[in-house]
Amino acid sequence: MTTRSTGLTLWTMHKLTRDFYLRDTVEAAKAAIGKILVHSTPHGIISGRIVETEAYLRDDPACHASRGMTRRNAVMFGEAGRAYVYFTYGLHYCLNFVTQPEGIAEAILIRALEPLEGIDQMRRNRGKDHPRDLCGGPGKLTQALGIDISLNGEDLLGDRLCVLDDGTDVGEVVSRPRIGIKEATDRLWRFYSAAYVDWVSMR
DNA sequence: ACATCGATCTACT
DNA sequence: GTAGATCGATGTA
Repeated sequence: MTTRSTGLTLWTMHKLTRDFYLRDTVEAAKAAIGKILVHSTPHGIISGRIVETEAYLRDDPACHASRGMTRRNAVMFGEAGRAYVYFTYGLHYCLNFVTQPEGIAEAILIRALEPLEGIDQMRRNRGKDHPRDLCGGPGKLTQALGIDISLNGEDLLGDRLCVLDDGTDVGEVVSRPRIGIKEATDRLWRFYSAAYVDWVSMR
């Protein structure tokens, strides 16, 4: 637990513990909205508030793990609270948080952030200037934060990568079908914050 | 061995 | 709205 103060405001932040990830994946995807993703890099801290997520469950055809373990998806079968990073379309990385106990391969995809710290570094990483162009998509936010395949399997309770709760209540969380998924459109497993909708992808 | 497609993004029409 | 980028996973032969 850390305490920060700015002027007259005093508040506490705590790092999410293993229990946060060790539960129902749809619940975790919804609960992750409003939390803060932090990457500690040689260029300094880069962070953002999670405003959009999606849940991927093991029995879902859209889930990478639904047809068994491969070199790519192996991290999904492991411990909860680790980062599953995969490479897609030949040029983008996507970041997930592994949920559920070992052997149950489920995860939540992080789709959008509101940029908080290290915004100038995000601009350099992205080659874009406007804050709205930095983290409004799964491939964009990994590029902005400097997250690549070297962080696949990284512990989210560690020093390089972690998720914080600063006590912010984001209010209403909207549920919709997942983006880019043809099957199971009746499963409303995409979540985003109505209050932070300007930062969400695909608007 | 070859073809297709993907939990995406950008640039251009 | 559509094409192109470009690698790994998957499906068919």
